[in-house]
Amino acid sequence: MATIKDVAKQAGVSVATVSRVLNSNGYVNEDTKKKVEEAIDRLNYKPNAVARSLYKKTSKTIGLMVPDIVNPFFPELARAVEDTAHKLGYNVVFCNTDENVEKEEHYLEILLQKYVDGLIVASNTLTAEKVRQLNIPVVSIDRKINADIPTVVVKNKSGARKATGFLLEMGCKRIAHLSGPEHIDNAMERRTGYLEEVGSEPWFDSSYIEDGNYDMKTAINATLQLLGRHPEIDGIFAGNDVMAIGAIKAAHKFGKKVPEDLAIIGFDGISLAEATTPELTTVGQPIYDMGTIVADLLVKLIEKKAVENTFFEFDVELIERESTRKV
Amino acid sequence: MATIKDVAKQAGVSVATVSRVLNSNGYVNEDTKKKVEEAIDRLNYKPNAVARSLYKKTSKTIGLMVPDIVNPFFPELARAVEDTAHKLGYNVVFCNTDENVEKEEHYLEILLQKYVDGLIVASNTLTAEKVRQLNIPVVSIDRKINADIPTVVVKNKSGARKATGFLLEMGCKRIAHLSGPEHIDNAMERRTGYLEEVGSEPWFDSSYIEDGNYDMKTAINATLQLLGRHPEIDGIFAGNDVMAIGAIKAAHKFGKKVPEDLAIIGFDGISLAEATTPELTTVGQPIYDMGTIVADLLVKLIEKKAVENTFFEFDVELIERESTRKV
DNA sequence: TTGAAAGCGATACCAC
DNA sequence: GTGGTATCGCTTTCAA
Repeated sequence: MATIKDVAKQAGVSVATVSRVLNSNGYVNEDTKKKVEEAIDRLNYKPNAVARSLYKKTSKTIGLMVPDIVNPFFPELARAVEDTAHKLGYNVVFCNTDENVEKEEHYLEILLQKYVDGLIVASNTLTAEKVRQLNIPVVSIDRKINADIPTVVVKNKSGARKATGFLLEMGCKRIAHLSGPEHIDNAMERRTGYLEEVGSEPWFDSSYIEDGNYDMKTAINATLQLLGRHPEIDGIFAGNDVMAIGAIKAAHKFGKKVPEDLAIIGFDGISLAEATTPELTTVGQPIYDMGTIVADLLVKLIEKKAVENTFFEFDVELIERESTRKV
Repeated sequence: MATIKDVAKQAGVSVATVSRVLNSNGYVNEDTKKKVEEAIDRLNYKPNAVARSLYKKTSKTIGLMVPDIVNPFFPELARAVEDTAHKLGYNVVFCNTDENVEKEEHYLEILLQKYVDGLIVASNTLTAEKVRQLNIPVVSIDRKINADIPTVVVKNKSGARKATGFLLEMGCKRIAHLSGPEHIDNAMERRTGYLEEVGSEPWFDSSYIEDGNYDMKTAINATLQLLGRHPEIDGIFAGNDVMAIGAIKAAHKFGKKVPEDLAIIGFDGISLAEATTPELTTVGQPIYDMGTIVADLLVKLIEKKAVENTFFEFDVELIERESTRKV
């Protein structure tokens, strides 16, 4: 590969001049500029990004840390992040943390050593203190870490109220909730939304809530428990779509028809939700838009551009499909 | 951040010595080693990976280029790749090419400038010639580019025969095929497998094949076409799971019960296939294993370690679930 | 408007 | 065993 020296030699100028035309900064005569550009073409010269990084202490790459890219929420997010990063001239290296602190810290260390310019994280193990120590911009997605850290989330509580309220409208009399893990803030917000909607109904008690761990297998069992305990349940609000799909499966096993006997609503709006039968009614997050916004925000922070806002709380939208019925 | 110079000063030695203990190569006295290590701890020194890259011309990062991470086949693959890369000390930067040549070439250029050590690609636009010019190891996944390029794929043809043969065993008399795009080799192999199984049946003609473009929406329409043309169809082999899910939906629309009236089988074994009702019978690829193998292979190639094999053709496995029935 | 030279932070060769 | 220093390829003062 040709280097800047080769180009300089070809063009009969110094490397400084080549650098100037490369970065179009500083004065350079039109003719010499032309000469340099010809040399660049002739040699098919591409500047070495690593050398550049070393000097500038930036790498034009950002890190994306998610618990698990296989979790259907994240591919779409990752896609949006990568799309806009690419558009803005950044590459993205992605990391699966499995919500494991050691793994996360290991990644952080490596990424810092590589001069990544910023980080997008979906994590509940990361603390504000650690983020500060990184000394690079960090944006949190899907979860709130701390008020000091720029964040992109959705209105989980009001979304949960929408979901539960919709079930009520549909005529459901006993609505159960499949909850996400207690250590994930958005799960707790969704649970709170559910409680605000039905927590003071005369029939309600906490045995209408079961932990489904945001995952399908657990949700199947949890739903079976729920249905065994309370056969009168006629509506389930699941804290995410994956659990809602589990609930549909469990309902079938249990001999309940969805939506006739049991209405089910999810949360997230992942594309999986359209693959089920019946198709899942859900509270949809604008996942792609959120990915676009985080990436945009992060790059602005990196490039020290003005940002009008460092906290984005997106509205969610009820998407009515087949798993809930009008009575 | 502390540099190697700071450490040298702290320890009262030269940077050369620090470098030696860092890389544990060359002779270094036990005591001075201890001194250096103490200095490293005290300063919380982490070597600068960029500087190292510049000198060594490698970056300990690999590129992963896929058409679209949102396509449910790829997250699991990406996960496997990232897992094993990480285990082996590499980061992975991921790129979505949308099967677009310009985008692909743009990525290649950038990645080269950043000294990525190797590439894993799922592409049908990349040519052997271009790969050669890159001058870094490249491994092809899911698609065959060229015999010279290390490749990890599955036995598409025999998998397709398994699928079609299974439908025959189940008692299907008229089996249609939803095919993937013509420019994707694995799609053509799967079609060939189907043809070998039923192409010479007296009833067969090419109107039993419809292009579903590996995508759900197209597959729904294609299935509707198929069913309209040939109401006698009682089995469908879809070239991938996403299309099979589309076929299930179309069947419902058309008023056919799956599997009673119509058996449907897919290909891939993505986790989506377990979310449907009925759950999808499919020909499963060992996606995670394939990802592990490609990453392993690529790293071996990068590190110029001996590889016994540069072509892996995995067996596929028929996973019988609910969308096909025993008559 | 251009060039020489000092970094950026490591590695590795060559002396001693 | 250890240190001095050229080198990796680029950017950016500082002079001319």
